[in-house]
Amino acid sequence: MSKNLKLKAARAERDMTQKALADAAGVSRQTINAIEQGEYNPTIKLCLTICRALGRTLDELFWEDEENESL
Amino acid sequence: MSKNLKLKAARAERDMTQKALADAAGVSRQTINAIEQGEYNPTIKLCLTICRALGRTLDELFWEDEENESL
DNA sequence: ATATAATGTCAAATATATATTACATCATGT
DNA sequence: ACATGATGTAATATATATTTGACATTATAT
Repeated sequence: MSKNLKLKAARAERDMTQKALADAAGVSRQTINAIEQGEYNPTIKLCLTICRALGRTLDELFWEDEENESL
Repeated sequence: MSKNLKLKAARAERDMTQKALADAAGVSRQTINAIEQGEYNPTIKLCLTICRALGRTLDELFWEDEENESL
């Protein structure tokens, strides 16, 4: 999986730390970090929660243009 | 979780059976059925694969307007 | 130089997404 | 009435998302 730099950027733009976003989304800091690092593949509900916490849409934060999918 | 009728409708619009979509997405028919029935919470990668198979975006098929999130 | 916050990462445990097999129901066609 | 395809659902098994706790690193500030 590839890194999610759009998420990292959106978080930076809101001046939120990984921990702050994790708290807002109700998950652990490691989960946010792992998503940004592309180490795993969040569920759609978590993506939706993250989008709302950052005021972004799914397409803005999680759409990928082909690249690497393997499930 | 609530049913995903947008997915069901998009599939119907393409005249694809659950099995056909499952094959296109590389998952089991039961997985597609469970997503449509709202029985679980797919990963973002699977959502992206489904979107591409149906020619839709994440926001079109998976955005939810508040309602029920519990993760 | 030292303290502190933020981040990256690892290992072990738990929760849950997904697969597989199987069966019941509903619709459509013959 | 029977066959067949599509769908809904259940049980068990496996893969993997997520948690927890801990430690190392990097940046920033004092």
